[in-house]
Amino acid sequence: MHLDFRHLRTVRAIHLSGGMARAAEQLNITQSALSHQMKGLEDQAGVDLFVRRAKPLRLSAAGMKLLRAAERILPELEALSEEFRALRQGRAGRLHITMECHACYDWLFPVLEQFRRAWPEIDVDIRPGLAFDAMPALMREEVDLVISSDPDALNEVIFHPLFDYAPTLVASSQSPLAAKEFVVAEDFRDQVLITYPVDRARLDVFSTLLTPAKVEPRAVRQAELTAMILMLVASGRGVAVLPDWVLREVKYQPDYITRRVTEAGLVKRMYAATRAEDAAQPFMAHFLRLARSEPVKLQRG
Amino acid sequence: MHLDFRHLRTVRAIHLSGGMARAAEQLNITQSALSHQMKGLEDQAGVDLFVRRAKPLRLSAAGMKLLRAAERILPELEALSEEFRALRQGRAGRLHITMECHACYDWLFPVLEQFRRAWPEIDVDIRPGLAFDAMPALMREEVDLVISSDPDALNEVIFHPLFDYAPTLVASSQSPLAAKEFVVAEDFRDQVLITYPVDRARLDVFSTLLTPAKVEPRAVRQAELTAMILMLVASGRGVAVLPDWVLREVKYQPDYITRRVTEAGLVKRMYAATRAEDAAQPFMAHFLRLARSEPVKLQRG
DNA sequence: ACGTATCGTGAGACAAATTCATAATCTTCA
DNA sequence: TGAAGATTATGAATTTGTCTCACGATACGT
Repeated sequence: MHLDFRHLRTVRAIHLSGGMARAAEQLNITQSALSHQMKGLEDQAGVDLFVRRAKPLRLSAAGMKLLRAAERILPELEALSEEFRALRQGRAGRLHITMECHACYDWLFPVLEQFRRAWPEIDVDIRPGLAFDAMPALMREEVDLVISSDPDALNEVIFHPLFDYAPTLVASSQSPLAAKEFVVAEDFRDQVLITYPVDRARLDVFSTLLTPAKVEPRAVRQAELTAMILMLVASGRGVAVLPDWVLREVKYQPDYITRRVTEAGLVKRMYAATRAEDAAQPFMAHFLRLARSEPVKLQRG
Repeated sequence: MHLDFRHLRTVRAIHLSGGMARAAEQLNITQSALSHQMKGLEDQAGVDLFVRRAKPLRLSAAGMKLLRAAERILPELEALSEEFRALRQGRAGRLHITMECHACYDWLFPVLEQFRRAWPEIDVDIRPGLAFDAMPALMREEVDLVISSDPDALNEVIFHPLFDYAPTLVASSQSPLAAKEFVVAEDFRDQVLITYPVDRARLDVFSTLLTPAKVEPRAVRQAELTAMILMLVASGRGVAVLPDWVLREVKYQPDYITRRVTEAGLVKRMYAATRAEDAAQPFMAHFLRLARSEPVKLQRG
């Protein structure tokens, strides 16, 4: 059936204005056009849409069905139109985030909570499972923002610095490492190291410390959640190196000790990568502002 | 926005088939056409619907919104299409009924109950408030069937005879009329007559008996429901003349007496009027068949 | 890097929608 | 009832829009 939105609008207008001539005027079109239009549809559909016995024509039974359809469909269309308007104005948009950094959930959720209040029409989501190849996904617009601590000099992608953090050792207060002021790579050789279940290249301990020093821990054990890692650490099953912001509470608990890594202390910088074209979007700027300030508050405790 | 169902179909096809070329093939159209089509829509709407970085192009955020709209709208359209098909095949249709005869609800409801089971796609309804001018309403397709007992030799309208009935006097068994074998016009002169609240011309007692005989009852009192009329009659507040089918149960109750009107007994014929064009419709024929047989069963008790 | 698959673009062919002018109806009001 | 006014239908011409064809541009895979 060769139905068209135009037909729906026409039927609605005829119903509302009570007649074809009036409907034509309302739609800024000739009455003749409407006559042709509806005649064509009736021929196509093989049903009479109007009762033409009376002079201001009225909808027939079939016409009423068409009207009902129009009344369901046209609002959908107007809603879509409004959504597009919001998109054009930058009010609406999409912010799908993926992270190479596992511990970032800790500060990301509070940031997103604030963000949603300010930008209710932005479709916010965290996409798991893309961490292995986040940059291509960003380029393909599968995601819109990547949180990562190793910037890649990539074209068409901007790395926005967010904040600095210190990968910090956390161990049981019973651990022999408690005696040291700071730890170095060699200290891990006889330790069980607990990490997030991701590739070593994405873990600060390995990328900045153990791999360059060619040190292999006694064992590596993986846990999904930060809370779980800390529990394992507290019970002396191993040690972990975590960003300082997740250790803000742990610092003051007697079960744990925290020590900087290397004498100078490791310092890494967290980045948010976006496509260059998106960087100017107001909502994106707002998100970046929040992502710069909120984690720092966490670090300070 | 110059959106069209075609666009919705295209977007859906592109999503499902994963690419424009495949979608084109699926829609039996050139890939070029789709390219033009979507480009035109993007220009119109002012938003990017696709991510063209990758080669089999994918829907962008805005494109996804469009897809969601398509997934809501297109089924509506297909449903409408199916409704029209049913209409063409005569499976679906409308049977809006109006009655000049008030007591007809008694047999009409059972008839409609049977009818609905046989023709679930027919939009059945009883339209009250049109009784005063039922024939014009029929011609204007405001209703599709009129139940009436005085046929009008009208063009384009067919009066289908349904059944004969006898307008019958019902009175309290205490009434002096109980002594008579039948009643005549003069008997009403000192009676309170209880009728349905409609014009006298539509009441059998008046049209066939009292008005020709120029007899005016002592009083006329109106009641909406048959049950109410019978209650008033039982309590001796008046007498009524009702079709025989509503008196089937009353006949055997000791509170009431029923008497034929005039020595010969009044006999009237009930008709169903339809537009000539509708008379051939299968569902209409079925309704008429039911309306001929069911009331007779009621009359027999 | 090269071939292949996929998409974009412009011109022309074709189809469809709209307008204009006018005829055919129906309504209304005197 | 008859004439005036309103409403809808129709046909031809015009405008608008859509599709195809041919070709160029771009990304993907081996």
